Amino acid sequence: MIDTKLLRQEQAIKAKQIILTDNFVIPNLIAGADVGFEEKGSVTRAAMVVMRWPSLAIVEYHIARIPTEFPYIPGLLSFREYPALLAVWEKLQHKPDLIMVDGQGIAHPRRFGVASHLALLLDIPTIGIAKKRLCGHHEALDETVESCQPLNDNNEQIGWVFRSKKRCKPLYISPGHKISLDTSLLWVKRCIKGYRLPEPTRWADGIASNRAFFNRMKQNLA
DNA sequence: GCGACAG
DNA sequence: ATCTTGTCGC
Repeated sequence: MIDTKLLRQEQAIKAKQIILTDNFVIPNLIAGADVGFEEKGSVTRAAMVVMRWPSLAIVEYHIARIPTEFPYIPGLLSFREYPALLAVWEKLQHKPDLIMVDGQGIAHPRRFGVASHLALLLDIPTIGIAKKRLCGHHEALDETVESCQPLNDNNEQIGWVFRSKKRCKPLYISPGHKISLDTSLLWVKRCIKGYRLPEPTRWADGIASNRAFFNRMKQNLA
């Protein structure tokens, strides 16, 4: 069986290596990463899209499918998703300077969400962009677009709750590694183009889910 | 003991 | 995450 106790200790130890200062100024390439499951969860599918900044034109995208070997356990999500993420990463011909990951960065009980774990494995700056809260608390947000509140946990800020679009649930943004809280929010804002999700994550999600709209767009770019 | 709980 | 059509609201 899985030794959750040991894995949590591992997270706490690796979290000490996380750097929350900026390691870059302006990225040339920004990637979006998303993970999903198929065949009733037996197959893990990861997608990555690399976009050029500031045009946000798609440079390349890939999908990797591997057998799932770890269950979903709140707080231990990265152990379930990182193998597939490393698999897609290998397919990239252009390595990005920054990756926006679907999930939490340091907004995690032990400050080690999937975005942080991936960043440490790849040694690339990442930002965690989650659609739901895992931990932490915050003041209520107004309905206004751009409305933002710090996400705190145990007297420390671990991220931001940001309303990227009107009448939409807010995003939970937190640095993964090698980027600060402020810069994380800044780049997410810069990549919001009228939709709830920032372009990198939005495209990674769309390409992975194989939706009609995205398939048409891919053809237009081919 | 009772909730909360990324994807 | 995933299973799934139409439908209510701006």
